[in-house]
Amino acid sequence: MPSSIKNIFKKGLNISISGSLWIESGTERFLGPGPVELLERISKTGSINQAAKQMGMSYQKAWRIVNTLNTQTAKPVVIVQTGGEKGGGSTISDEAKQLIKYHGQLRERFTAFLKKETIKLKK
Amino acid sequence: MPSSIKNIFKKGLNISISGSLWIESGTERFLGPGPVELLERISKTGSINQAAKQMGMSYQKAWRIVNTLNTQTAKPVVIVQTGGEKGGGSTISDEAKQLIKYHGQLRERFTAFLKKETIKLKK
DNA sequence: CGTCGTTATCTTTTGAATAATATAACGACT
DNA sequence: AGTCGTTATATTATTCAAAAGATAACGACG
Repeated sequence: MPSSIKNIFKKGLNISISGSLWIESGTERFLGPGPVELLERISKTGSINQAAKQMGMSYQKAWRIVNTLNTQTAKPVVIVQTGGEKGGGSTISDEAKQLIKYHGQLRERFTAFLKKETIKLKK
Repeated sequence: MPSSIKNIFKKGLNISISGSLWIESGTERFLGPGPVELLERISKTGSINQAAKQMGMSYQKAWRIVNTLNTQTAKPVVIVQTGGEKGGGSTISDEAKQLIKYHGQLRERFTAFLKKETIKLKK
């Protein structure tokens, strides 16, 4: 049996390569999986508040995410209305939808990378 | 100008894809960059204590890392001697050196992936 | 058997991120 | 003007992880 990384570890352990991925500008990191899901739910519910509730997240945290996103983008990706009919609400821009799509594809490539490395490790 | 992800963001921001990577078994994650550097320094100094100091890390934390590694591997990767000449000391096994090498190569492939994605994003 | 610097643990403290609480502002509509 | 549910923001608690501190055990060697 040729020396392999795999059998340095205890037998029976399910070793895998794992990681996380995000988009950042300078030190500010944003647009990981959480924010993307938030965008999707805002789009569906029309409300930051309800989107947050669905995710078991506080409104404050959701708002911070939205705010970070909006300050990093040329035009706000979440367009909000405070007050008004039904008290207000939020929708997401076309650019936001583009970002969601892009993020999904990026993530697919990343998980493929991880999978490949995990398989390679187990050889 | 065709619609591109890049110019959804504010002009002038240096957007990049970033991430982190580690090896894990079940829920236990280990062997990220920190532990690897620790192994290298233990190898050079012959002491967990000194290695930790060089990295500005507490001995306790270093020991926990070493302990986690040693309990995940078939044979201890850090072989320790408590007491004795000079009070004791630690060396690393050949397997540890293999792990260091493997991790370096893995990390190279990962940074290449990130770089590629960042470039693709900027097109 | 005393010395040495290290390994091995336990306990306490600190600090920072997260969550909870509270309150105000908003504006269409009746 | 009053109602509605939302957005906006500040303040206070809580939790949890990391750090710090303290103490004991270890064993070759003079």
